[in-house]
Amino acid sequence: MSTRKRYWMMKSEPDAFSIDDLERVGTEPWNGVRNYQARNFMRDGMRVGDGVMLYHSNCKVPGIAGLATVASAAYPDSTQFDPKSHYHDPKATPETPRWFLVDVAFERKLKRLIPLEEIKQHTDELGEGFALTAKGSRLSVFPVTAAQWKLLLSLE
DNA sequence: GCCAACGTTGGC
DNA sequence: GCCAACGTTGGC
Repeated sequence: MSTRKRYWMMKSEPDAFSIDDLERVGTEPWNGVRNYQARNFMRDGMRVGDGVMLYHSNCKVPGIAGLATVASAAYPDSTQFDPKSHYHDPKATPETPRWFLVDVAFERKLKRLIPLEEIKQHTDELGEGFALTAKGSRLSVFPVTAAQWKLLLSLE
């Protein structure tokens, strides 16, 4: 398997957890993801050192806010076992965990937020399958190709 | 705050 | 295994 670094997009609502929060804490277990496709990308696709773009969703100006790196291999999300947690999953047990996460480490804020509105102007280059701009897509963790990464960063 | 699009659940 | 009902996401 290739050892080349992979790239990812991860969404977060800035009211809940923003790039500034990530800068403050340095490294964060990316808990609370409860979508199988997103889980699979974290569990099966991510490796330490991979590049991450942090996207601010469900806010006044949605867009890409900063860069981070994958800082751990995937491991079970402990909030699934906690009955008091909003993310509790009664069907998950430590013996058979259902949800996995990775640690995400702050790298830098972008010089400016790249608004979704601008990203949409490059749909042709990004491709119709790009999850950020694909109609109806709500996926919160998904891969970004090297070419997409380069293009998006050129908008900074 | 609205609502379209989507994923999950559970009765049958 | 179908599918209606429900809950969530997230742009606008």
